[in-house]
Amino acid sequence: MNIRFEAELKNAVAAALQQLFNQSVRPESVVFQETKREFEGDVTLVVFPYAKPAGMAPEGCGNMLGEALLREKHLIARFNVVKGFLNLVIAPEFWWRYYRHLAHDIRTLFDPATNPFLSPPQKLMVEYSSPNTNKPLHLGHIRNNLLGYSVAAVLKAAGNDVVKVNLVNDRGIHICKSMLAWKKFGHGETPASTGLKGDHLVGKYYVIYDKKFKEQVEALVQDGVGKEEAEKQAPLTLEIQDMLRAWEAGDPETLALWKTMNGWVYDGFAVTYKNLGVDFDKMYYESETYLLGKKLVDEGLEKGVFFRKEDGSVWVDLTDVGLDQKVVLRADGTSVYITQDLGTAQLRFDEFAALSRLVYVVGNEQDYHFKVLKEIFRKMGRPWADGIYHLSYGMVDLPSGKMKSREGTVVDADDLIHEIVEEAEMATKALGKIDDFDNEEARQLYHDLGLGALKYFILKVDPKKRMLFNPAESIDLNGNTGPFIQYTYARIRSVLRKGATLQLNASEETMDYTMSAAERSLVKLLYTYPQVIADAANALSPSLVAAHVYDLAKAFNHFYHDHVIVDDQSPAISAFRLKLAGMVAETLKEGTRLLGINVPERM
RNA sequence: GGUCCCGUAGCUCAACUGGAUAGAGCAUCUGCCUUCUAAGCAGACGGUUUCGCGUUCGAGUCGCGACGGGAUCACCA
Repeated sequence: MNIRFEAELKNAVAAALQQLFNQSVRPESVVFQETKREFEGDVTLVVFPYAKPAGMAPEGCGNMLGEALLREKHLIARFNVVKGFLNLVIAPEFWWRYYRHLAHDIRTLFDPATNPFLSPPQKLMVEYSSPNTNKPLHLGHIRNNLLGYSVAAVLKAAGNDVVKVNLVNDRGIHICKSMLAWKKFGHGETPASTGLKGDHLVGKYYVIYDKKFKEQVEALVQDGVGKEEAEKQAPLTLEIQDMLRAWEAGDPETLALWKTMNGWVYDGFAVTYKNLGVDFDKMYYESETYLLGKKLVDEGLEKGVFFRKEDGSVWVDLTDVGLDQKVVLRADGTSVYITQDLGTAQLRFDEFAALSRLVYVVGNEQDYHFKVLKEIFRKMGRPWADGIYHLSYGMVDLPSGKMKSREGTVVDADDLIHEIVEEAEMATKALGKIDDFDNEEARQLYHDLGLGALKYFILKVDPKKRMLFNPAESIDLNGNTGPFIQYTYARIRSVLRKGATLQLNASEETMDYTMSAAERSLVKLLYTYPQVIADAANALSPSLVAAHVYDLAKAFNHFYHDHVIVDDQSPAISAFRLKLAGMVAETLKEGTRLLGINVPERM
């Protein structure tokens, strides 16, 4: 007998439709929805689509279907019809059977092999983070990193083989700006000499470059030079171009400086990544990949996908698919951004055989770019072109609007992490529940809680949507938040510790007992978990996991409020409730793990 | 201007391929800690889903239009 009812119930509906109304529908096409809270039932069948061809009123149709399904005695206990909605009450024995199944080993709930909703496993790559090495990470990067990490975790939980990669933008004119400014105005400063985090030190010189450059332009404009011309003539413009040329020519002194300063940045990033809890299986550096792609340009020319203009530049014409003409190689033969991306995509599909999907976690400001990238590969006849997927997430706005570095409204990643952890510390100390923790334990807890709050806050929002972050109000620790879920976990662990003193054993679980509504709803939420994982993997949306984990925590607290779990007067019921609570805890832990959130034993 | 995305309670967000009386949290107000963690629970208040027309048995969801917001249209990355 199947441990899940979906397939059986769908078959039963299809059979009943055939028998009652001579309608043939495929069982897979039958869909149930969760019954609304105000009606009795577990699942609901919308009968409108079947009533019409049957030439019946929806109510009558619903009643006839209900009667027919009632014959599945072991599955359906009773039903009711409201308008065109057939609400089915799943038999209590079913929930008991499912509970026992999970109680035997809760890990099966998280095992892709036993999840019937998943599509076949694939080899996937997720690219995320992809920072520039000229300034520290900010709030926008935080959303990117948290999303990329979580999406990869969800895809893995859905049974896929996932490679996490990071493509570091470590070269180019913008990198040279920090280098040049440091060289000219840095007086040999280092992270060690200043106590500054490496990425912040380099970012400081990026800002200095910009400032000095503007001063030079302004001076020229005062002398009557036009603005555009002034920008071209500015001494820094000439110097920076020299530096880029020197870098590309392999000038030892320039390369040495580049390595040193990038090293500082990587040390800084490593700290931020560690704090965020994100990691990568493979790093790509643009300094190593920026020359790739030129071969593809040649190939495209041969195939007639690209064409060369008189000045020597190479273009692709995408007007037939509603896009424009785009440059893929400059007149001087050097690469543009998309040339590199063509190269790295090809490289990855070459390196990882059987890679069926390459997911780019990149902001929606690059929607157009990725349309072009994908379309070029289509035109070049790459069979994997459709596997290129741009996970386009919305920008993070501040109450004042978009973050603007020039206006100093950028929310720095390290600052934000520091503040939220500090806030978690204050809230925890105010409650005074962990006074016996040593320093290290306490520090770890504050970190987990602060990051739990931050991660949940960001990941609960649908990736596609832009979101608003208000630094002044910061992040709540109550209500629909990470710490709420962490709290629920810690609360369960606490009950389990108490329960352990009772020395119950599982055989005392009873079947005579009728589950309360709250208990049944917990079992049902566990039952739904595999479906949620499948949905989240399909949609590449951790927010679905976040929502479910929240529902589960909420339902547990409701249950907790009006049930006594550990009661030495009724060992059988205690055993059942402890087991159930334990399963909820494990599911909270697993779900939050997919969001990159740690749950504490105590808080 | 062309193309694309978005508009849901005062605020931040939900609502699976169109389904029932659009749900949570925050904020405001009420109750509940000498019993397993009150970062909790229960309740109240709060909506013409920006507006209009259309398709449908049924529209926050689909189509058209208006209004409002954003992104993008570089031999930048």
